[in-house]
Amino acid sequence: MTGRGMLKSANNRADGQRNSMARRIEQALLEEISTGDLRPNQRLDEVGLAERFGASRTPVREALSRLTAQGVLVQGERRGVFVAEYSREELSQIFEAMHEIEAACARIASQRLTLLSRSEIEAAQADCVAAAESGDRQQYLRANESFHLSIYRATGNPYIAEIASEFRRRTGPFRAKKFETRDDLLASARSHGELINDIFSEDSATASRSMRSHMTASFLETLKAN
Amino acid sequence: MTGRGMLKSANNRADGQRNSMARRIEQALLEEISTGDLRPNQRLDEVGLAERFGASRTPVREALSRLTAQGVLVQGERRGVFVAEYSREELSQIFEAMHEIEAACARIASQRLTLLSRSEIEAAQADCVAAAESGDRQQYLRANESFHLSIYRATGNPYIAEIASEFRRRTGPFRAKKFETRDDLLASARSHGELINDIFSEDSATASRSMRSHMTASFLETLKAN
DNA sequence: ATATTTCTTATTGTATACAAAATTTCTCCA
DNA sequence: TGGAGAAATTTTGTATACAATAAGAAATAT
Repeated sequence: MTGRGMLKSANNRADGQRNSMARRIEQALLEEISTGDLRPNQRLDEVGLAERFGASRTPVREALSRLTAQGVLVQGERRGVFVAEYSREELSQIFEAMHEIEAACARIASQRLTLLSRSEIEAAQADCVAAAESGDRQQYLRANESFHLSIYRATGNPYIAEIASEFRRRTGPFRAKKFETRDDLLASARSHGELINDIFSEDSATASRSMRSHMTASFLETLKAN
Repeated sequence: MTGRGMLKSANNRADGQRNSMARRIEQALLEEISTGDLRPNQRLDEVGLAERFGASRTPVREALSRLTAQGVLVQGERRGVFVAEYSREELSQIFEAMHEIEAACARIASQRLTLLSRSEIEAAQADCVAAAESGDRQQYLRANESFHLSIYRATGNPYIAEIASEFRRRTGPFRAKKFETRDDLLASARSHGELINDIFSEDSATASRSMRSHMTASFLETLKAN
């Protein structure tokens, strides 16, 4: 029997991925912002985006609204929605907050480490190394994202993981600037290696301290690049 | 994906409240949820809300979308948007995350303490004690909120303060249940006293540890009440 | 030339309409 | 009675239309 029921259950996406136009636009914009294609302070035109995505203003509006609620976009004091731009002072505060969240993630992850999360982190790191060695910036950005997400996921706590992810999305355009040369990528990948070591040591204090130093370094480089 | 949009209004720079219908609906719903008029797991009907607010579905939709992005509402796997409801397990995870954030806030606040923030915290605590002694539950809830916000503000970091605030909003309906008798209020106020002492000691490690123990106790009582 | 006012254009927010999908209700037959 | 299947109803997502308002341009007065 083909099973109408089977088809139905196959269509039941338990993963929560909505394929609506609004979500696709949201994801696309998020991607472009985090890669730096859309730059801070750039204005996002509703009708322009609608045309570009072959949709009407309605789903574009919903996407912009959600991204604004996430802090990736800001509603300009004049007219229009803009890619969030942060001053040095604001960046410093954001990184301070991020620093705390990431340290907490590292500590919790090191306490809860499972075989699965270990292997996910290692796999992501392998991708980072591969991308760094081939000097593929775009791919390194993706692998790097994946690497950090795998640590967040290893906490087993989706709430703190989500906070960490959002900070990462928010600072994406700024952090992206510090990856220019192949050496930048290699240095980052090497730094990941030490971090993994300390997280896998299962000494949570060491893991946390290591992440703090990783974040501090990342902040300094980000500041230099911005 | 659990909590969307934990980082929102930190970048709402000095904006006068937008008087748009969508914003008003958003605020009204947020208020009703935090006061418990709208209970967890309750479904929010777009057309019903539109009628109630004398508006069309469009602004209602935008409000629901934003609240969903903030994690106050969730998109049910079936149809419709619901007030977020958390299981014991989820509450535990949320409190774990909150615990980390609050500890970080306490530590940073104790490092940066200014005369102004000191006095704000003390004033809020005085209100708490007054409300507790008079056994006014509603007022204690407000004063308690104010007390914790004053600590967040004392960090000087609006980004981490916003995260902490949002967790507080999300858990509001659950935490509220543990304040029943006058003794509950007095006990909470007393606990605040110790916390203040440790934050004002300007030993950040002590402040952090004290907040952790405060949060742990709060969690235990919340679990008992839910 | 500059400042002020008016006209034009763009842009946002809201309303309404419509189509697709899914849930519910109804019907009919074993 | 029960269940498969069809019709009706809800509900969501998107498109389009329209009104209000702010930004920009043009025109006029000082």
